[in-house]
Amino acid sequence: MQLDDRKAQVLQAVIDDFIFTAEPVGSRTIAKKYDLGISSATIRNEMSDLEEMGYLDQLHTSSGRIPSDKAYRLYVDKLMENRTLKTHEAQDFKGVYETQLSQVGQVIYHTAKILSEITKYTSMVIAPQLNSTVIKHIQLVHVDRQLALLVISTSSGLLKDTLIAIPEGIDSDYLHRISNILNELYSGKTFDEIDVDDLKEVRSEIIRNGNIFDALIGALTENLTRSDQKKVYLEGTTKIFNFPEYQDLIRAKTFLSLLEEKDLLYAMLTSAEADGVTVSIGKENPFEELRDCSIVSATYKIGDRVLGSIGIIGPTRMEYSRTMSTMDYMAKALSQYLTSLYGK
Amino acid sequence: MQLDDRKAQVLQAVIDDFIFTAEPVGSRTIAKKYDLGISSATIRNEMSDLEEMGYLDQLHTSSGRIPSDKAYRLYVDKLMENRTLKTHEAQDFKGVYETQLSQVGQVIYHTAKILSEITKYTSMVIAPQLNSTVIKHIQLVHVDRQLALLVISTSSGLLKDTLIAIPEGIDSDYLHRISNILNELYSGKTFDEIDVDDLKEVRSEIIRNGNIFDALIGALTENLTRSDQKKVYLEGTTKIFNFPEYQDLIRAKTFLSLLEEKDLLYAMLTSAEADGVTVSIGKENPFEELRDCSIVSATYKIGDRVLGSIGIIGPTRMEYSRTMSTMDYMAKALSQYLTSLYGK
DNA sequence: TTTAGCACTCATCGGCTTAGAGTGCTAACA
DNA sequence: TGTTAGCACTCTAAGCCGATGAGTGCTAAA
Repeated sequence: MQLDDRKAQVLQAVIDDFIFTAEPVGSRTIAKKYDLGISSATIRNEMSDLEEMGYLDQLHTSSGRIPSDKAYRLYVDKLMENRTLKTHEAQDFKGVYETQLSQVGQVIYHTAKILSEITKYTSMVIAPQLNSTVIKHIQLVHVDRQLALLVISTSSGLLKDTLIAIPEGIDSDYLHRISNILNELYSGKTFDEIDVDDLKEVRSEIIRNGNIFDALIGALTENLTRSDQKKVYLEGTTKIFNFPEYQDLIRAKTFLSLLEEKDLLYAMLTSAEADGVTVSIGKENPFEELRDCSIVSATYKIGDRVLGSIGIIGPTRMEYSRTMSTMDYMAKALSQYLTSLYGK
Repeated sequence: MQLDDRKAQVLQAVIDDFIFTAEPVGSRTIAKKYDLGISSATIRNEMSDLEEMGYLDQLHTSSGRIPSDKAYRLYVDKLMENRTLKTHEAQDFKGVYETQLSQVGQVIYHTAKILSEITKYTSMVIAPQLNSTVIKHIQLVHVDRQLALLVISTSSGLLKDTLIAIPEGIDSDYLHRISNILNELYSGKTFDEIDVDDLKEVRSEIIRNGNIFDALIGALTENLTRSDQKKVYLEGTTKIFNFPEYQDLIRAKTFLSLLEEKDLLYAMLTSAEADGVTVSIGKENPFEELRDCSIVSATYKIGDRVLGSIGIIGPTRMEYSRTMSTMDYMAKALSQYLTSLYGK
């Protein structure tokens, strides 16, 4: 069977209505609300065909129909009107990054907050990933008699630092020498390329004065595998209670438990490396647990290097058009802001 | 009326049973399960008295009774057996801080996680508060041509740093001079005592080379009012679904929305400045929103200075004894660990 | 003072009925 | 041949009812 023009119109009407009402849609509703110029009986026939084609599902014989994941996919790719932000919305976004936020963490947190407020869905944001970022300079700074700060600056302008314990009696000159060794070994490489074992080869040069070596190895390893890098900033987790399809304790609980699986969310957000806005609908999702959710995500950059992702998660019955245009705008705004702060 | 020995026994039985079953407790249940040597009819009379005294509530005429907040308070203060950790539990805790965690954030996160797992309630932890900590040393470090790191080290051993933008062409000597000025002004003071305006008075000495002044003011102000300081680490938020009294969508939603009010939780955790374990039961709570929850919290220290709090939040029907002993243990373990890391 | 006995209350649960939304099919119509 | 009106049929949701049982308060006897 072919999806002719009229079928597409009916399908779009069903999807639009279902997104709006969250109730299974009947033929009479379509006939009344949408001016397609055909009777409910004809629509009934078309809907029966659409069901056969896999675009619509029926919960039970005497209920209306709801769109399948396949229908939403068609909707997102072809049917829906590609909305751009309305002027008053664009206005709202204007001031998003006007408050001074100098720490990366703050920018990320703020972004998550705003994103959730605007979209009305649960937002997820990950901080810039440094894995493929080039190390520009490494520096060991004396802070206290027994403490030094290991500072790694990167080409994207972002900085990473770790406090390390050092044996008493180490002077700045000595730290400087170690810094030079570290720079020779690692600067110009990316975080992913760092091999801690390289350090072991020059061990003798470093060990002169106690066990600073172990502290260094520790600090470096930690900077590479640091778990807070994998952190996902979530906001608006309780937004889910606003949706009728989650007015069910078990579903709500399942969803919220899902959000506690940070590894999964992280994997989800980093999987879509493509530029621009990505949509993953229901069963399209790589993870079983997310099969009745949709995820809209986008990457952000500093300069022209993709460094992280932002996204929202909600029911498959999602306002795709509005959400996607918002996501696009936010990702660009964030990129621009981060670049202005850190980009060269 | 007087709360004699037998009434207290009956009350304790009712509370113990209700904490265990979450069902209103009837006189027959008490007579059968607890060996008080009196019949259900006598218990019935005692329970009627206890209700009159405000220790028990009845949902409707023909239901059993449930303990009031007043009853829980009596229970916590007098009735319950003051449990110490059982040997196998103490064993479980032994390894809590054995994995290497060098960043404060990591320690806090890990603590929240563990606390929630052990208690089965939602845990809340706040990072060390530096407000009343004495600044030991301030240092400006060149990181890049246009970037410097402002590092503030404190007497508790904790460190705070912020990246600031500097005009090109500033040399290390100059940064060193500014560092000296900052130290003269601020070292020995607490964060709370810092007055950014002091900096303005020595403005002319600093302004030699462009606008590093503004960046400094900004960075200092931010370090003082930094919102991520006020951050509350939450773990196990979905634990609430395990309790029968929250098998109700509206209550669950209310609870979870409450957890999103970080300011409230923060205020709650910092309000109990007393040393040791604090319990706040239902309406005792300073905040209206928390009136059907109980909060068990404790402070932790570095050295002998109180720096932050840990706590859990759950239904008033809480296993007070177990939770309080766990909280006591964890607060001490955390203090000990942080002191070993940062304390002098 | 305690306790056995009993009448009374009230929430909960299963079964039953009804209303209504929606379908599929048939037959008439353009 | 495609479209539409009409109608019988299906199935859920909501409301009503009575039975059940847990629990109480009261009374009278021990």
